[in-house]
Amino acid sequence: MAEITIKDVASLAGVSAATASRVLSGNPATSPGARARVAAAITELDYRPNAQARALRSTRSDSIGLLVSDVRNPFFADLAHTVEQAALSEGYVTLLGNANERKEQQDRYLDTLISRRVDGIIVAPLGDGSGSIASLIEREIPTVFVDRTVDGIDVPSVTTDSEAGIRQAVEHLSSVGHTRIGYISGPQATSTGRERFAAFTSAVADTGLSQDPELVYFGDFQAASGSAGVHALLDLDEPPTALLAADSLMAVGALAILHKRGLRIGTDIAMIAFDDVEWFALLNPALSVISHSVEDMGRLAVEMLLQVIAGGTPESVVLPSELIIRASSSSPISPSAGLRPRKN
Amino acid sequence: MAEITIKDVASLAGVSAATASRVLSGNPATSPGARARVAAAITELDYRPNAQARALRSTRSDSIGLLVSDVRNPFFADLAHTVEQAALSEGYVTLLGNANERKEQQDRYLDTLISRRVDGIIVAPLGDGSGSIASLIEREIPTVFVDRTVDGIDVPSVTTDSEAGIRQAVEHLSSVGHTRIGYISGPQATSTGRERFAAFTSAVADTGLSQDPELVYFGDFQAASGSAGVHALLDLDEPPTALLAADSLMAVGALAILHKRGLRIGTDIAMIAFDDVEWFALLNPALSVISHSVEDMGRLAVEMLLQVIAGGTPESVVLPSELIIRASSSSPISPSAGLRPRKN
DNA sequence: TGTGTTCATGGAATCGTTTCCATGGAATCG
DNA sequence: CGATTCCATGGAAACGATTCCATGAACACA
Repeated sequence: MAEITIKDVASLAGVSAATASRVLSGNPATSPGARARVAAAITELDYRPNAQARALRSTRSDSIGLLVSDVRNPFFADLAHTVEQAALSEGYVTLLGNANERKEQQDRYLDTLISRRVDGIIVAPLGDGSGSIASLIEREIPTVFVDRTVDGIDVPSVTTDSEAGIRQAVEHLSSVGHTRIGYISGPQATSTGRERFAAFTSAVADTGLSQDPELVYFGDFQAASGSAGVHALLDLDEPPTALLAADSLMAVGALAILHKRGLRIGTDIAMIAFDDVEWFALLNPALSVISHSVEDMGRLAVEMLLQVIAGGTPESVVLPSELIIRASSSSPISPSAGLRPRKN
Repeated sequence: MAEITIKDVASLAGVSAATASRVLSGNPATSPGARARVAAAITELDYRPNAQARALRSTRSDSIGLLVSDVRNPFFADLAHTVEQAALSEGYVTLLGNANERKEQQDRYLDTLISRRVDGIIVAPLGDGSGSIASLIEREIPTVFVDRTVDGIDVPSVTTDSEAGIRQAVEHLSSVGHTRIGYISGPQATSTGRERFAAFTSAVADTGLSQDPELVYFGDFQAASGSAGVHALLDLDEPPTALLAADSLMAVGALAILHKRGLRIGTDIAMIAFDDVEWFALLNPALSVISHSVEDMGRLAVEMLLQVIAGGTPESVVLPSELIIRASSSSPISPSAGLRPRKN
């Protein structure tokens, strides 16, 4: 019951707490004899140093915070895994938070992370620079943004160049004959939502496709909004013949509704999703995607965070994205496409 | 730069640190005047209490550890999300660890969690009761097992009754004419791996299907082993006409290879997976699954952990599993099934 | 007015470490 | 052999909060 402290170890080993501490931290100013006896006492008592006390005294907690919108999103699950493993190999544990795309949850979690005195924070931020993000900066807490950025906040980041992938996707769809592409957008409160929407808009304009504003549905990066988006877009008087979803979750929601409405993907309607997910290739027809490397993103984020913790100011990194064409978008536009099934 | 402590708050408010602390913790022995001035000082200084110091003195850290095998597994991602949200709503933050189905990683993480003095641990355990699991018990650290158990370790748990679902699956496959079912098993180092394997074995025997030991491939719950399993099973002299995978990740790996080998799922070979995943229903043909409720599991685990922390000893819970039949397994056995494609 | 009670408050101890500083014995050097 | 350096060691302070205990002001009651 009673906590075993370093004093217990020290007295069993016949040394002072100071010496025991030195042995524990590998301080060279210790005799071999003391080292041996302390080591023996530690295993004998199964002593585990109290990380709280250690953190209090040494002002480092050997923990980092990771705040994403939702680990159920395969993209963030991958990221969480990579970050956690990379951090662990450097001796840090990871506190995971889900903001669920809600600013108040993000702020709440950031507050907790600040209170816990984590050594650094990796966050896929949401909203503007107000609220707890500002506290982070003001307190000079080492922070790295992943996937997203915040306007006006100067923090190292690892992001994806969505522009290139989106442009390739639009041009590809245009090349197989589509002129009305429906876009299921991410929320404009996120930088990725804005950037991808802007990329879509400009690519559509440059390619000479329809710029009908009704062809854009604003979702929230969660599956349900993808479903709602498909309903909205297909119920237009002139529905699109191809769909582009700004993340994998909305794509899943969209696919479910396409199935339910009896539309054959790749034949009746083309579909492309942002974010690659292993099993998208297993769908029949396989889903075309805009792919980017989550592993690189996670690894780099941890690397950069460690640099910031060490006092450096690493350069932000922008990773490439690229279109991977699969069966869901490669057939030429079907003659029946564009007709509303209910009218058949 | 300099940390803002409770003393700064106290002196700005013109009270002692003791009084400031009382205001902070809502202790009634404080005057309205003091409360107001302390509150003002807190916002003025943007003071955040140091959770480390607080934890040191009060011996509770308001954090729990969650150790799963891999958050990239949708089942554990769901679980992580549910647990994190449930814990947060009770004022706890969640430390997430990935053991990657490796005992040494599990032990390493448990050690860290013990050192951090988390208030409780939720773990999907691996292996026997040796190593750090034993330390957990000995130190009486509140622990709840999820999904899996460990023989001989008496800890409250939330698990699934795999038996029922597996039996339904085997009977269903038998009813549509299959006699040789290939089983891609989980590792025998996990209770779920063992339990599901045992359920399969006995169901096959009871139904009078082939008990050929070659029809079982032992994987490790990760995607790659599902792929390897399909190769091994299809290369048998008498390959199975139906496959049952013990988790979703191995099912994904299996599906990928089935595709690659040109086998039509539901026609050339039937397939059923343990664990429901939203998008399994989106596959074409949709995948039959054995489903169980992850939300219930996560919610109950947190609930039970809080009870243990409060000194209680909650009863273990076993959740039901059930077969959901979709197109991947519902067609009668095809005449060509069972033939090795390469021999055609 | 004196005694007793209530109650907000401050001082000081405490949690388990790390780390600064002083000490004293051994070793080295001239 | 005396003086100097080296180095392992222990005592004590510090980290930032909480909490026990004592204090003294305010108030009530007889």
